[in-house]
Amino acid sequence: MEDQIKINLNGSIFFIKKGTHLSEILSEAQLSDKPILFRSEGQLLDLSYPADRDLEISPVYAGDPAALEVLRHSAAHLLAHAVTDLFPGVQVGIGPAIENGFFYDFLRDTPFTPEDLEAIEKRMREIVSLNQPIKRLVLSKEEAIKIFRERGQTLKIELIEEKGGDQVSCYQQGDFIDFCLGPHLPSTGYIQHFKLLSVSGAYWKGDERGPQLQRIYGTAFFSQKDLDDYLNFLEEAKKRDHRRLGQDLDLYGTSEDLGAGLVIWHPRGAIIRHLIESFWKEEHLKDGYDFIYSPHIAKLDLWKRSGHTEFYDAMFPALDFEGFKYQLKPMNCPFHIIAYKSRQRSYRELPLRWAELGTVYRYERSGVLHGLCRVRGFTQDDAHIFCRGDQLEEEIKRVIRLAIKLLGAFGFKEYGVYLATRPEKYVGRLEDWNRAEKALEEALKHSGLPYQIDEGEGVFYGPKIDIKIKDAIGRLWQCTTVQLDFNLAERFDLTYVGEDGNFHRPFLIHRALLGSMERFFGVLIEHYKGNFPLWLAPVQMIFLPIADRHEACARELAEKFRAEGFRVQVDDSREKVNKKIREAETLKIPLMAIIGDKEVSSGKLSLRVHGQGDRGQFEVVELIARMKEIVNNKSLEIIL
RNA sequence: GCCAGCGUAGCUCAGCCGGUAGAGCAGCUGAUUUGUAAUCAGCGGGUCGGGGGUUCGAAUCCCUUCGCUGGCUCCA
Repeated sequence: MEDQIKINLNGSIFFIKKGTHLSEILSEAQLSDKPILFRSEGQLLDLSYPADRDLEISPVYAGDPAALEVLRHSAAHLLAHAVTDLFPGVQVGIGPAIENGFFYDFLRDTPFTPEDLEAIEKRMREIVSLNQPIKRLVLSKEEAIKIFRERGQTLKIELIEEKGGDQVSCYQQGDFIDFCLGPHLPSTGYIQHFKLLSVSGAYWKGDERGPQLQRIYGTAFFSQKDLDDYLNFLEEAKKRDHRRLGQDLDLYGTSEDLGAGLVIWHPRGAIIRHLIESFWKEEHLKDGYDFIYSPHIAKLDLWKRSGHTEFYDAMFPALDFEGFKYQLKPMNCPFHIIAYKSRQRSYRELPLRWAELGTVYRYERSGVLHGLCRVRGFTQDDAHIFCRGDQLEEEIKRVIRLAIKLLGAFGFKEYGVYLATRPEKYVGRLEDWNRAEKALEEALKHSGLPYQIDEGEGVFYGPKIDIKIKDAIGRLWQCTTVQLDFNLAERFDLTYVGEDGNFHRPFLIHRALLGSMERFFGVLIEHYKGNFPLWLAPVQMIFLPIADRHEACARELAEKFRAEGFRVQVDDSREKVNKKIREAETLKIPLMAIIGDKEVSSGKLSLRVHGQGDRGQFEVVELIARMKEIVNNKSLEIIL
């Protein structure tokens, strides 16, 4: 019985011969459906996993989220299989499952074209229809290297030599073999619902000095419906694209004449920014902040002292005049620090909370620029908090509370929260790090938000909390960041006089809640799909006179609403009312008032609500009251 | 910065195996005075991103530069 392995499948015991596949038990096991994988001690195993020891296993079916990753990984192999079939001589790199699908990297002289992608996808489907078994092979390192040498796959050999132990696992389907940990689906026939999406460049092992590979992206699901849903999601995301809507709604613009990554806020976008900033300022004042204004340039020496010239690689080149070098600011911190140091500080005046909508300039590499999300000139909703150690936790709690309050007002209710702790290379005292990390974590616990700890992922100068917001279609966007900074406190020798009459080093918290006005605006556009809530809508209400004779009445009414503080317009173009409605709907103006004979004589309004159609007649006074309520509550919907 | 792709009227796009630019919308003018998503007609508008080259001739081919897009890398 020595070569018998005991398999415990959900309590049922089976004995199989050592080295045979786990799937051997399936013929005897009474399972309602055939599993695609097994799970043992949290690890997924192939059906063809050779029984090498006694195991407790449970079946894994298609609905399992972990199985989806395996499906995609197998789909990546399928892709590489098809590519090596169609393009002999291509070197394969790596091909993992990723968040929304999978990719595979290839080394090939000529780039893949869209037609190539179609052909590859076709070949993939052929391989699927062959339903080739996907076999796990355990080989000696030498054997494996020999196999890949015969196939001319030198990148694979490099990987095996780097990662493989004495024994390496490979997976084979048909005549395609890949070095891979697995696990994989039982056969290619399981990969039914997939699609190749795009090609792009990628560096071998992510090193930009290394060879440039071609990466093919695709996605795969267990059902056609899931695949369709995902493709629809991509379509929906495209419709919400802030670059598209920014153009259509005339919110902002860019121009070759300005340069890459520089944005002009057009009036319709600028009014939204103004409203956001006013709200932001109000809430900061309520939360005990003071405001700061600082210039856009400062002597280069300031940035030398702060360490930015040394550590920060996104600075614009310095300007040179009157015998000094000046630097366009990439950050606001040094200015706030200079203000702090303008006189001696006492423990009594801490904490100091200084906020600034500070515009900074960063020389981002041209390839990373993206709409409003990644630009070269942007305004951070910045603040620096100088506090004592005993105030740290309370201050961080306040910051998180304020962040959630602000973000919540825009309708963001779900967050991804991350605490990044001390990395290997760091500055500052260990005890300060520990104290700060504890304060950050305590504040998170207190907030009740679920969070995740990114061990060792903090910046060299301090631990931090990042908060990402989930938008209307479930995407996460980085906004809030709360960072301790031991570097600047040290470099600028920040002090306060304590109760004991001695100098002490204050803690410096650097934080931005919305992140930057530009990125946040981009996220908002996509979150709302351009349908800004009434309090933010550039034009809240438009009056649409039916004929010339109704224009005077429309103007008079518009004036009434304007006097009440609403942003209103009159469409006096010589168009039919249908056309005017269409225009207003296209511009996503929340409220439309149609003014014709009936309204002129009754003094009432015929109201149409964007996305809701005709809502009938309203008394002016009542409507104004209701609109004020909606604006004051920052309601996302217009419910009349 | 790197790989790939793109850049034609204000906008969306057609034209691109070389023969010297077109549509819809927008704009302007006129007619129409109209009740909940496009009234009709006419007109104007482009050094085809910029520069250079090949050619008798370039929007079309080549080089270069700027900008944009998808990624890599990085990040608010």
